[in-house]
Amino acid sequence: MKTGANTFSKQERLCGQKLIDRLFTEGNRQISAFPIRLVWLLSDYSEFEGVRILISAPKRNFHHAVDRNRIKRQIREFYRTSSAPLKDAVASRNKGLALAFLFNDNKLWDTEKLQSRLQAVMDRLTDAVQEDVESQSGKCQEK
RNA sequence: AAAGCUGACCGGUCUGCCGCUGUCCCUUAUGGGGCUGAGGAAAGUCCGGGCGACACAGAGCAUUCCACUUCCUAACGGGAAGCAGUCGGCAACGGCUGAUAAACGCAGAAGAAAACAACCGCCGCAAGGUAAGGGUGAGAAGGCGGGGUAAGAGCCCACCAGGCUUGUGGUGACACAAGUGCUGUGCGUCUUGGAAGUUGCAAGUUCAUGUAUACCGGCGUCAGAGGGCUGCUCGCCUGAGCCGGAGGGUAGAACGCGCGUGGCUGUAAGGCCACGGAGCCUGCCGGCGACGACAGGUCAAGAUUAAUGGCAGACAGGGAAGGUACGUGUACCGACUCUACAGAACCCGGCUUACAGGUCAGCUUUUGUU
RNA sequence: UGGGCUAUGGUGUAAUGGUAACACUGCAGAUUCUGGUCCUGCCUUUCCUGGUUCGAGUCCGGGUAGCCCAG
Repeated sequence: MKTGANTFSKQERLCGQKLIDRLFTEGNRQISAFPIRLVWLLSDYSEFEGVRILISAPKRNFHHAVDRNRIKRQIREFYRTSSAPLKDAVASRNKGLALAFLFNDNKLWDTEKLQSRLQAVMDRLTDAVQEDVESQSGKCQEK
């Protein structure tokens, strides 16, 4: 991995209505820390590689496109700079991860405050991914 | 100088590191480099047009929209310059309204009465005459004064407001002059002139994947269901399926989608040849063919879970407590603080709304100096 | 992105341009030994803002908020 630690390309975005529907119906595991809520879904490596994310800012709370873009950019910038541990955790276990960032407040946040909250959520998610994989492998061994 | 009015315009710049969209190149399981990348409103979606798809024999009726004049425009409910009225402002100027005095309908409460009139009153012996008075209202027989009269009335006269006729000026809305007793207010209907097929790029075209019209109900196959023309009626066209319930599949990709065309400015505008060429005709070969002049500069994003960013620093432009200098209202310095509204999604022309701050031009009022 | 609709007491709905109405809820009072029923009263800048009109909930501009539809 060269400069890939801080990239965010088309490959890492979650698209396609099928996949998004699956994420919100099957993958109802949530981690939330106001104002951010995560919805995520682990799947087999064959379906898609690595981590794919989607960022949502509700039109109900932000009527202007400028504000919605601002939130998306804040989150995206955070993910770009500090998602390496998560990616390693997922990639090392041959899984794919679909992930949705939902912004849930009705006013804009400062970048610093938002980043600290995001960091907390990401740490919890990384731990959860590791535990999940280990428990599943344990089940396999039992069988 | 201060306050204001009108019109036009700008609305940050640079550096470093990391990153994104599109595209090209080099390497090629990867990566590197070049170029490129939001607005005056991209917004609201309030109008108009292009473009696409579907539809389009015709007649009558209805519906909706527009409405002072002239010009601009592809078109518009847009713009420019005017006309009349009205409101705001000392003024510069700005806002709003504007086809139709025939005919018909309506006008709550208040008020005698909302218009052929009636009632009280006034005059008169009476028959009857009478819109001067009735103070309510947005509106009361055009207003006000004089004459006149039994009392009154455009019944008559002067002035004023409006209408009509004639003349003059203006492309025209109108203006001015003369004549004419023609005259209540508001809204609507009606009338006059003009316009309107439907739907919108999630339009639409192509490809890929995949599936079942299983089942139930209703109507119908020339005495004709259903569909289309259009909102309705007629009429015309089409002619075996159609409608409702309930179900099955897909929801991916490409084109549409943006450097060769369009408009702008200037010059020239006569012919011939060559080339390009929307479209039309045809079974094919092929034929016809509007239009296209030159130069200059301008414009140039094309995503599709949706790019145009993040961090740091410097500069620039305001505002400013306060400080320094001297001729006491000017220079210089200045901690601190501010830098808006807002993000393309098929493309244009307007309108409307949001907007820190700034620039230029013209004009108005007040004050001061010469 | 494009297209469409709505806004009236706390809630659900009415109202031809002419006094904002009805039902339920809530609150206060009255009745009762107490509570319920019953009775009386109260709670509205008709989403905001300009215009037309003598007079707008209604008609016409502009804005705000909410909702719906689509290949």
